[in-house]
Amino acid sequence: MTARTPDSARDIPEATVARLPVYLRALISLAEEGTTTCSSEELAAFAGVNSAKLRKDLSYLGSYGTRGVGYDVEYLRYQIAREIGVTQDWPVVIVGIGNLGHALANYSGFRSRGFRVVALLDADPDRHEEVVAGLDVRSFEDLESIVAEHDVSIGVIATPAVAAQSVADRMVATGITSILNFAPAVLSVPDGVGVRKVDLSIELQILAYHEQRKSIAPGAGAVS
Amino acid sequence: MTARTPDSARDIPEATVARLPVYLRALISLAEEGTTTCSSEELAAFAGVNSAKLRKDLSYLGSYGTRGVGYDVEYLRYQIAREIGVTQDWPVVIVGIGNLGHALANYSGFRSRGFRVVALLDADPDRHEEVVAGLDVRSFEDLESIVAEHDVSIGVIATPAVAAQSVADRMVATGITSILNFAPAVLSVPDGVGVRKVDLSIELQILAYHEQRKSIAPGAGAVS
DNA sequence: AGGAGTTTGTGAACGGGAGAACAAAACGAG
DNA sequence: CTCGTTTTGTTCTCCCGTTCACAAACTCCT
Ligand SMILES: NC(=O)c1ccc[n+]([C@@H]2O[C@H](COP(=O)([O-])OP(=O)(O)OC[C@H]3O[C@@H](n4cnc5c(N)ncnc54)[C@H](O)[C@@H]3O)[C@@H](O)[C@H]2O)c1
Ligand SMILES: NC(=O)c1ccc[n+]([C@@H]2O[C@H](COP(=O)([O-])OP(=O)(O)OC[C@H]3O[C@@H](n4cnc5c(N)ncnc54)[C@H](O)[C@@H]3O)[C@@H](O)[C@H]2O)c1
Repeated sequence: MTARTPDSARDIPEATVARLPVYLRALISLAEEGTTTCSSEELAAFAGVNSAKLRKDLSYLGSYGTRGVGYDVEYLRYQIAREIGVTQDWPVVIVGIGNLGHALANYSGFRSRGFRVVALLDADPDRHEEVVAGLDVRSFEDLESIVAEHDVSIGVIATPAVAAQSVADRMVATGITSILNFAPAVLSVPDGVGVRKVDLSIELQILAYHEQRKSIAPGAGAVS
Repeated sequence: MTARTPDSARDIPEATVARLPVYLRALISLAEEGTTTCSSEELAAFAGVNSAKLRKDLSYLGSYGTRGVGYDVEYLRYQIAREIGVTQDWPVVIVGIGNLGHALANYSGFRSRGFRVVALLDADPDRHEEVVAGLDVRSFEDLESIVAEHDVSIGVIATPAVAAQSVADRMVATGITSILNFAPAVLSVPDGVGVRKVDLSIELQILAYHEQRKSIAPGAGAVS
């Protein structure tokens, strides 16, 4: 029987980590509509998951519920936000201010979810005259100084696929340790650097696969 | 020993389905640079996965490789495209032509990956004067007729979260059976309708979680 | 105070996916 | 034709995640 690490530094399964933001969003919705307490059943329905899974997920954080009663919405909301690390804002830089970069820069949802866009960078000098969402579009060469100035550790890549790896390399060199990549390219980064990708076309192709099966073999199941 | 279903209709694991598009992308890259044959090792490196996993994934589709030689790039590319169902274009409608909807409409990558945007819809009448990427922005009321005319089965939701469920309901009512949802909301749809979500803020929050852990407990691992 | 009714937290069973390891198959050299 | 080399396809094992089911804990009512 190994002694458990005192308080934090518990090992939360990756699958659970991916769902915590969903629970957080559900709790914020509940709080906004005035709910002060909720059961695991209610919260699970709001988050679109099984209630047993929800309870197990929350149990990794600690015992924040009350048996026979449920969870205090505001309290649990804070605990999850703290666990994720979004009680303060994370500074973020976006590289590649094209179609997608503009949309991201203009997206107001970041701010309320724990992120603050501190700079927009693009390699194309023609872009540098633009102001998007109140921020100057700056030269990619300014990356180092911006990262240093704002202590940025999260970067977003919205450049064409061919440029993605070199942008990632440059980000890593400046000290960025988490990258969100929208370009359809596999990034190679050193250990210790986190990468997540969002690939729109892949999502559509997965839907297409199931769609095709529906027409071939009627009675095929739904998509998760 | 149960007789296997003759040819297609094999049961491909969901995890494999999600990787097939990545392999397809890698094969297209290889083909573009003139490679005609590749080993599982090479292709796996290109796709960013383990070669054993790649081979197992491909084995669900059939035996398309040659032992001692490898895979024919063009042939495998076609087989995967056929399995996914992107040998012909799928008509797609996008609902909600705001920041994100504009970016999606202007994205040229869809076309080459098996999708064709046939209509852009928005509830706001002010938007209806706009032309985006060569398409008129039309009234959401036109959904039925457009879906019927083009035989659309895939819809993309890029509206605010509050509108997402009602848009989804309307889509389902018109016969759409696959939905890609960008709004931060859990959609409830009937069985047989596929839903996938892309939530930017969730991706960033997952990165933030690991980022926070790095600073608390140095030596924590990387993100998958 | 005690019992009935709720709801959490978790142990245990189960299923699916990841990776190692190897036999089977193809090819080329001699 | 035979042997050695290469690389696939598959089997086996392990691990992670999901789900069930239930004891423990709390509230409320009498
Ligand atoms: N637009 C979408 O809806 C969409 C959807 C899915 C994926 N994507 C992917 O997102 C990425 C961006 O898409 P987009 O439509 O905005 O493309 P885009 O061409 O409109 O914009 C790309 C921007 O990146 C800049 N850029 C190029 N090389 C750079 C470099 N080395 N450093 C810094 N900036 C650089 C360009 O100047 C340009 O402004 C692409 O990889 C695309 O495949 C976009
Ligand atoms: N912009 C981003 O980068 C980004 C990032 C992550 C998530 N999102 C999400 O994507 C969605 C769209 O974001 P956005 O920035 O484009 O918002 P937006 O406000 O710019 O655009 C929303 C559009 O949807 C239209 N709309 C509203 N209700 C509608 C309805 N019932 N039917 C049809 N159209 C309707 C509006 O008229 C508007 O044009 C939001 O849910 C947002 O949270 C956006």
